[in-house]
Amino acid sequence: MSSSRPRRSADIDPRPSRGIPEATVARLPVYLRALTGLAERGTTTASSEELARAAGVNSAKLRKDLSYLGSYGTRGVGYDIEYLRYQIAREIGLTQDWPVVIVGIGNLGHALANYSGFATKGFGIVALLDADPQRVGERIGDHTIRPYSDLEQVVRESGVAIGVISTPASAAQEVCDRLVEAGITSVLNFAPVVLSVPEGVDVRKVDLSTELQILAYHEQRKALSQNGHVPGIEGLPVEGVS
Amino acid sequence: MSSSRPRRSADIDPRPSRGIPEATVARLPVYLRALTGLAERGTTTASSEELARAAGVNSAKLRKDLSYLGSYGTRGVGYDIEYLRYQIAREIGLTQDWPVVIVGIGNLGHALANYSGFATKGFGIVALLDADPQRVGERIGDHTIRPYSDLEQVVRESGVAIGVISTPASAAQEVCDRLVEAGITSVLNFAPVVLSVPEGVDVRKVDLSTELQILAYHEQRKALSQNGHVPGIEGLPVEGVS
DNA sequence: TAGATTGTTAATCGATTAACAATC
DNA sequence: TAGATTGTTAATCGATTAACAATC
Repeated sequence: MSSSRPRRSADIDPRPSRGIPEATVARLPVYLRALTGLAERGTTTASSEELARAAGVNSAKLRKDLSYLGSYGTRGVGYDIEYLRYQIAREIGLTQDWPVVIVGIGNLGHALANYSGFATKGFGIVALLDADPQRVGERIGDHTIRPYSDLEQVVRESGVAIGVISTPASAAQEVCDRLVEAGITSVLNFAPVVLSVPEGVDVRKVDLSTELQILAYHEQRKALSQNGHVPGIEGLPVEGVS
Repeated sequence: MSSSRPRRSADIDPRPSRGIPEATVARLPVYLRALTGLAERGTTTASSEELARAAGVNSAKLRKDLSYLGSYGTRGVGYDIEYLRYQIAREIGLTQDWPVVIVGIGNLGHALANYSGFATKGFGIVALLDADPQRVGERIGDHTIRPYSDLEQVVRESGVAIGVISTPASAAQEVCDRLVEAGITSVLNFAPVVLSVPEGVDVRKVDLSTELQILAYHEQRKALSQNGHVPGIEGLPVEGVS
C-alpha cells in the first residue's frame, strides 16, 4: 500500500516520524487539560514556565515533550494556547471521535456511563453491555443496557475502537478475549486482573487497590521515619541480641 | 529523634534501608495479586518464571524487584507463595489497616463506597463525606453519608491516613487543601485536575480520560501505519507542492 | 538593540534486561 | 552429584534535567 503512494514534499517532514516516547505520550493529556484550563480563564499565550506550573511538571520537561511534536512556540514569547491545544489534540488523535463500548454495568460501569467527560473529550459511548438479563433494558443517560451477546454486532456496526471492561475480575479475561476476537485493539481494564492479549493489542489498567497500596507504602515510610525507625526493620526479631 | 536511639544489632540490616525504586513499588501490588491468585488455585511454590507470567512481567524484572525486599526465594526451588506474599504485604504496609475517607459521593463515589476490595485489601472506609445536604444521611452499604463539614473531626477521630477525592473538578483543590490541613499526607485523586500540595504529601491520580487518550494515541498510530501513512503527516497541507 | 524564552544538547539519573555465578 | 533456579552484576536503554545557543 504505502509503497505505491506517490511521494510528495510533505513526506519530508521535519518531525520525528518514529514515535513519541511513552512518558511523553502519557503527559500530553495533562498538557491538554492545562491548556483548556488556561483558555477558559481567557489566557491566550503562556510561557513554558507558566504552562509547566499549570500541568504540574517542570518547564524543561515540558519543552522537551513539546519538541517531539514540532516547533509550536515562539522564542521570546511563549506558546499560543489555542494553537498548541489543537496540535496536541491532533497528535493524540482527538480531532476524530473514538467509539467506545463499556462491558459490565455494575456500580463502576454506571459511574463510567454517566461520566460526562467521555463525550466532551472526543470519545463516544456507543453501547453498554451486561450479561445479567435483569440489567438489560435499563436506561442510563442516553443509553439502554444491551445484552452481552450483542458484543460482536456492536463492535462491527459502530466500528468500536476501545473496549472498557468494568466486569468482575472473574469475567474480565473472557470479555477481553471476545473484544479482541471481534477486532478491538485497545482495552481499558478496570477489573483487578492481568489480562493476556495478543501482540498489537494495547491494554491499560486502572486499579484502585494498586493505587491505595502505593500510597500505603509511602505512608508507612513516612510514619516510620517520624518514629525514628529505620524503614524495613520493624517486625524483625530483636531478641537474642543483648 | 532517631539520632538518640540506642543502636542494636538489628540496625545492621542486610536489606537496603534506603527505599525501593518507585517502579518496583508500583509493581509490588501486582505481584501480591498474582500470588493471591496462585494461592487460591492451591499452588504453594512458584518459580520466578511462573510468577512473572502470572504478573505479566518478565522474570528478570521480577527477580530484580524481589531482590530489593530481601532474599525470600530458594535457589533451585523457587518462592514459597505464602511466605513471599506475607513479605510483600509487610513491605507495602498491609499488615496494618489504613483508614480511608472518601469525599464526594456522586456516581463514582458511590461505586468506590461499594467496592468490596477496599476492606479485604487492608483499607477501611471510615467515612463518606458530601457537601450536598440532600445526600447527607443516605446509606451506602455499612455507611451513612456525613456532611463535608465533619471532615476535620473524622480525620482526627479515626486517624485517617488516606483521603480519596471523588468530587467534581471544581471542588477538588479546596477539598485537598482541607484534607492536608487536617493532617492527611496521602491523597488519591479522581477529579480531573492537577492538585497542588505541600512537600511531603503524596498524590496519586486516576483519570479515565487520560487513559482513553493514551489508548487513542496508539490506536491512531496503528490505523495510520495500516493505511500506509507516515504517522504525523496527515492533516498537513499538501497544497503548493506540485 | 536588549530582553525573553524557545528548542536542543549533553550530562545524569533511573529502569530494564541478559547473562551467569552462587547455591539449593 | 546433576539439574534447577535464584540473586546479582554489568550492559543497555529510556527519561529527566540543567544549561545555553538560537532567535523572536
